[in-house]
Amino acid sequence: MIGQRIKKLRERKGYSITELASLAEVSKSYLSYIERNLQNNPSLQFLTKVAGPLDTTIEYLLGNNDSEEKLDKEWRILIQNGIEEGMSKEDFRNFKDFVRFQKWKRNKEEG
Amino acid sequence: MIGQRIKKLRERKGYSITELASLAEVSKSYLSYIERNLQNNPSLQFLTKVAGPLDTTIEYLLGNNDSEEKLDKEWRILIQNGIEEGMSKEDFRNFKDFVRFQKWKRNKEEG
DNA sequence: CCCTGTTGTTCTATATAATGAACTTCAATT
DNA sequence: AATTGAAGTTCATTATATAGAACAACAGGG
Repeated sequence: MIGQRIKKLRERKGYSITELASLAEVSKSYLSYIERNLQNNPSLQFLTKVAGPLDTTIEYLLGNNDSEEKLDKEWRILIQNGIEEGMSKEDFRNFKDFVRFQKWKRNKEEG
Repeated sequence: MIGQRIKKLRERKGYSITELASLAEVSKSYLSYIERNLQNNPSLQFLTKVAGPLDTTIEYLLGNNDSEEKLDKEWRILIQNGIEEGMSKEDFRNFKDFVRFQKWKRNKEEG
């Protein structure tokens, strides 16, 4: 979660919540909430403000930079084979959209 | 600015504001504001919701484009999104077989 | 021409992000 | 022991992000 990452970076740099809040020009109360995940939907502006003094980027704070490891082995083999057999990204996109459409339609019909 | 990027991706995929809003489960009014930069401080939740149907990531929406190894990355994002949207390996296998069949058929017709 | 359903927009209302002050501990002075 | 200040938390309030409804402009069909 994003709160832990902020807290970790903050402590690594030796800042207190109060200090970081002051440097980033956000309120320490809100920063406290975020670190403890009592609130977990910060805005872009908040994140950029905080990322600065922590010498990091929003991307890192989001922590989504390891997508390559998320795909399991079986999936990789499947995709690899698909590509070798001539499947294009466009093909796949269309199929994916179709799956989503089916799902969306189902949900809609169920209310 | 983030609004333009969302709009561009949306139009590339042929979605209307209404459609994308529905797929992403956000309000079309707010989406409209964002695209026109009448509001420009969306939350994390909003961005993740919108990134999904656009087959992209928050990082891209933010415009920090260090797109090395973009091809593989793009594939990974596609698959990742597909999985999160409930596509099963079985689904994918069927689709892959179908693509192969199409290709085979085309070759056959051309002699 | 009139529907019916889209498009995207602008209202108004509500939920909640974000703030600042008050508060509690605790450590370090004196 | 009394005091000072900094720590992080919680309260009460304000600002604003987001939603939902109503709107106008337009497209195609009957």
